[in-house]
Amino acid sequence: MRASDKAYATLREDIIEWRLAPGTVLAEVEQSERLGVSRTPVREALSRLSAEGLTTAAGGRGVVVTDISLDDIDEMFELRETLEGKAAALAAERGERTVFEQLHAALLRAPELISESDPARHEYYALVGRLDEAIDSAISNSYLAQAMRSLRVHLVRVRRLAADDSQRLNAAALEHAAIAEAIASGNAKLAEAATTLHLHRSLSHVKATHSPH
Amino acid sequence: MRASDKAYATLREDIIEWRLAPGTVLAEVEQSERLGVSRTPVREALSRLSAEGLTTAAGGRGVVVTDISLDDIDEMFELRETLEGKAAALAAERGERTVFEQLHAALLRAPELISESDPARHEYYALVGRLDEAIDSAISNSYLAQAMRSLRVHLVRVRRLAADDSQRLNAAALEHAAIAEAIASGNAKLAEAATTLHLHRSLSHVKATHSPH
DNA sequence: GGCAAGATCTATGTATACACAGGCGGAGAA
DNA sequence: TTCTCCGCCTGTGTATACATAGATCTTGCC
Repeated sequence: MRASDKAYATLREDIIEWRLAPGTVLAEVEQSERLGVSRTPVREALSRLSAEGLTTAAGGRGVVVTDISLDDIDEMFELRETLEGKAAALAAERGERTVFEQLHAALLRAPELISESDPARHEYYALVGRLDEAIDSAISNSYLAQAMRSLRVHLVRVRRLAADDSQRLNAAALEHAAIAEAIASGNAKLAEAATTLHLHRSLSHVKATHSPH
Repeated sequence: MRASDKAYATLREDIIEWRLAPGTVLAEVEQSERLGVSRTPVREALSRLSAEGLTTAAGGRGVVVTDISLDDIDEMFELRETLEGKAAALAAERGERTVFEQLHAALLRAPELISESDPARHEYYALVGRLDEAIDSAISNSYLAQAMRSLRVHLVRVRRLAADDSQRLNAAALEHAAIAEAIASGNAKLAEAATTLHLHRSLSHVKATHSPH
């Protein structure tokens, strides 16, 4: 693994997991010492992070970790609804039925994954990730897929901000199952509607459980 | 101006204007000599271009200029319709009426700009650019605006591919005027419809006038 | 004669030295 | 005592030397 990849992965993880608080200044020398690599790969990592929007270049004084405000969350979900709604509709038109039927079945069994004593809910989020990937691949549109991927980075940060109570996760799993079912049935309108519903519930939950800064 | 900015701007322009053909390998040393800067700023420039999708890292063999296929154009317009349709609707709801009334009036006078003997149609494209900026600013959604900006880079490349005949430009100006008018009237549905119409016409024109590779 | 393996070469990946700019602190004068 | 100016110092911006990996070409063997 290249040193710049390692630096990028570490910093990205630290930001997403909120170990690096918004506003934190990431100086090149400081980070290069912390990560045990030289300034060059750190520079590249910081440049990639800034391109993604996780950090912002603060003219002359290094880069700082980007903040997420309540308004940002509203904006993100507004874009997310647009992109994922369209994606679900396209997936219903173009996707392979069997793939989404299997995901639907797996999502109905999701409560088993959530009730287990896995605090990070790794298996559950991996399953939801598989649904995302299946949609990405079904839509046959790399530009749309790319736009959703860029947005997801920020959404993971928001997810970490919200409470992962099992009640909400069980409900969310059912909503995801509904999306998968609608796509499997080939009904574009229904898939879009199921996505809209899920996103509105998610946003409400985030805003209800957390009162950011 | 920083050397890396200069390298980035030059390479970006060369790619967009098709002076660097798709598939061209951009070696770091070669470009650093051509641009008169060292490898470090060239690396940063290439990394930024790859993040935008104008170049692709070709494992071990430098970066190559990205190609645009007919399928790519379809995909780009599919995403564009989703994003700009939503943006037009939001602008109608949230924008300031007077701004778009002025743009509407200016766009109705666009034929004057096009008939002049300006082969690059600078003034016309600047006016359309002002409409884009007005929408970006009216929607009050930086994530959506960012997604549209990333896409526009690629769209400019496509525009250069298509024939800029004045007949199409005059029609496009009227379509843009209709969008501005709909936004000014505050009618979200109408603004979205006008955008959809314009994009379909644009896509048809691109596909009709050009038979890429 | 063809295929495979190794050496060489060329390109990127990394480290580091140097240049330079912007900010902060201290000192001097009003 | 306060304001201003100068110098230092810390940070990024750039250049370059060195490490390393992958590809290609050559040579030897089958």
